[in-house]
Amino acid sequence: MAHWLMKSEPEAFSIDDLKACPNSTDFWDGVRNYQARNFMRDQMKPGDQVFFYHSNCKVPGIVGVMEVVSEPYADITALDPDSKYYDPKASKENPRWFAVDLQFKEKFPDVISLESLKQNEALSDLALVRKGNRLSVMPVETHHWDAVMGML
DNA sequence: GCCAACGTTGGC
DNA sequence: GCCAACGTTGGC
Repeated sequence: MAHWLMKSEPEAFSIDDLKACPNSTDFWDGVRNYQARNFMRDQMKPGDQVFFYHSNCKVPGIVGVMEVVSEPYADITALDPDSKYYDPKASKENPRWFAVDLQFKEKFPDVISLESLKQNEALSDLALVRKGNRLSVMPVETHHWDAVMGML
């Protein structure tokens, strides 16, 4: 079982939005970065645990946990001309982009802020806290996961 | 809203 | 295949 971190702007889709979905489950679409896609497509498996990270907001940070509940599958929003995620280079035969279903598991009582994550020595080599990192889907080592959970 | 960092595109 | 131009991310 692997661990991940996935970012979303809470104004677009927050952890509360996920929790409010039917069965607290929704598909995570709109990933349009190859490195992030490769992680999803090639390595994500049902049962994997995922940190939900709120980006581009007042207090950016990790706000809770969700779980992968599907195999990766083609992101159909890439094929929809009306979607903001439309990609003319994607096709049914070659979907190019992938999505996965995620189920809400837990919302932390307080956000674990980016600031506090940066101050934690144990997380100094976590990709998230490294300068200029823009990956929206990234793997999290188990010892990093445990260190974050220890900050609750 | 600014802007640094980074990814992608496309001309050559 | 290089790299300048452009677009996006995301902290601040």
